[in-house]
Amino acid sequence: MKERLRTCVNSALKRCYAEGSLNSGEYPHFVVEIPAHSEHGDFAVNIALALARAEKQAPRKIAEILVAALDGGDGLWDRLDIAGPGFINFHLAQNCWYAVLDEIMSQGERYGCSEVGGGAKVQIEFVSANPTGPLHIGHGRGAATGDAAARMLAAAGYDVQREYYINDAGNQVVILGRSIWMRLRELCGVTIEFPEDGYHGDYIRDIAVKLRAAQGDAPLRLAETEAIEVCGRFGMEYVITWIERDLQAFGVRFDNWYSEKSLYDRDLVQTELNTLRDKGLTFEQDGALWFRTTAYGDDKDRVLIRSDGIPTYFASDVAYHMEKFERGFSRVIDVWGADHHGYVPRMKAVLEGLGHEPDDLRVLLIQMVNLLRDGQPVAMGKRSGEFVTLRDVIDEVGSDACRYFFLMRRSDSPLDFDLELAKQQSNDNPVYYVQYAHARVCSINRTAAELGMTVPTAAQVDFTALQLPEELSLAKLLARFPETVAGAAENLEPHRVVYYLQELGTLFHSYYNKCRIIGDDPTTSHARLYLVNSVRIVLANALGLLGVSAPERM
RNA sequence: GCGCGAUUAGCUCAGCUGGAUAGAGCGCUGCCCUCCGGAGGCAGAGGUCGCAGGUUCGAAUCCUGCAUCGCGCGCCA
Repeated sequence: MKERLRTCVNSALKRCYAEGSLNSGEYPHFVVEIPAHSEHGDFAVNIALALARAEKQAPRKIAEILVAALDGGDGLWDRLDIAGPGFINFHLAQNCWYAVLDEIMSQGERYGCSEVGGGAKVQIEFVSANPTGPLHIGHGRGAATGDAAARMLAAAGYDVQREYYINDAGNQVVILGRSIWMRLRELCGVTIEFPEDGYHGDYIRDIAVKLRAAQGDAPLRLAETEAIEVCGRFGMEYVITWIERDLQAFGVRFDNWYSEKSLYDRDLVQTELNTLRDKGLTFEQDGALWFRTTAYGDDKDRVLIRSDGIPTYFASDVAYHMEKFERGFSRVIDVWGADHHGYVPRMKAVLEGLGHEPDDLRVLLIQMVNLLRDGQPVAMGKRSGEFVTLRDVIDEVGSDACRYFFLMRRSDSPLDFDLELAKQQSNDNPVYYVQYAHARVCSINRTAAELGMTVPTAAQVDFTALQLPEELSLAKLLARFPETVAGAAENLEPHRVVYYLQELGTLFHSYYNKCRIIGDDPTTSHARLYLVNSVRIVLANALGLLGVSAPERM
């Protein structure tokens, strides 16, 4: 709709230049926007203001000339106004809004999708929690956000791959292995002193029990290093399976699980380091190999290979990110905890150093989640490693509420998550409110069916029966859905869809409360049934983008 | 100390990338059930958009400085 108006305005401007009524020849950037107040029409265009300087005329005067040059737009609008400092306001014909309803019904679950992505290959890497323990609530927010962003990118016409990066190469595998080994020995009656830097969670004991069930005390007869390796490998596989299962319960799946270790197995880390060296971007100092990231705006240089010869995590990250681009992705997205924000400049430096645009990598930072119960913070002993796990929260409030709450705020803003509110089955709980709107339409459909009515086709509907302001407002809001999705995808801001849902839910409940859908007049009933089912489709599609279900009954 | 991010209604937060009279939810006050699901709806009160400058037709939005808060600054991963 906006684009159609933009085209009309541009061709009107072209006509003015041809006729000589305007003569700067400029085609300035201008916006087509939905005004805050309905008296200002359905769309407002600020081109006259943008042109004022070049034309050296008052904006309102320019607007008059442009309006004179705008033809009927094929009946797209009823009326044009010039208002305020020189806005051109478009009052669209009602048929435009009725056409939207038809479009929604015929596109069904595809409504909201667009082609703005143009099929570009995008990769989004998220969660990527260390496979040394369960997912906690912070990972959950990253999972919900990454997954919703992926769904929105796909809907906006991108070719999306979801990837989980497994940190299975570093020292942590050894620590995990040693922790399990210790617990295993303990189980077998050996008196142990548990290492301070080990993983203290109870799940380590569980893993030791599982390992013992699978392999008996065989690992204990091995030399220490070998035993730790065996325990580490077993533990990591166990934890990854565990993580995968929790994510599945959360409705999150990955296309690819990418092993850090595989980078070393294929010698990719060394290859990339050689490339950096050949480009003269590295230097040696104090026996270590450094990347001169300061050349690209980082505040200090970074170590790639430590003086003891062991590559840093940064080194494999360099290789990993370069390999992403070699796999053909034109855009790469990382979802990180906000406490890692200091790593952004060095990764951008890597890209720039190796010939990519820094903007080819986008980092989505996820802020902290504060768990609350009745408004009081839930104690999380950070020291003891006693995080509240994602699984605990899913079990308590359900996957739907959990995901919805994680997505309610923009991701770079800290989030208060009230467990009691998330469980509540009332209008105070935003997810119930929106799901209820969907269930309510389904309920209306059931009532209609009992009366022998089915949802009509567009041809059977007399749209002119929809004259109430609420009905037109609903149609206009439904029309905004595709651009809302595209905007949310482009900016990686799933919360926009949440706000959209809230608005749509409110408008629908209000409409429902004000007038009967199924009444005495069949013409009106059919038209309203058609309208509320358009609403139902958009509610379902929007909830789907969040990974939240749209129940028919509650 | 340096860097990044924040600061909008009593509370929690949006604000479509510079537009017209700044919005929502919760809370508060007052209303609405012969009705397709009241798990709902309507109305009202509530703001110097942290402070001070600047940029321009126009600023919550962009720039500079200051204040307050959060996070990050390892040859850890």
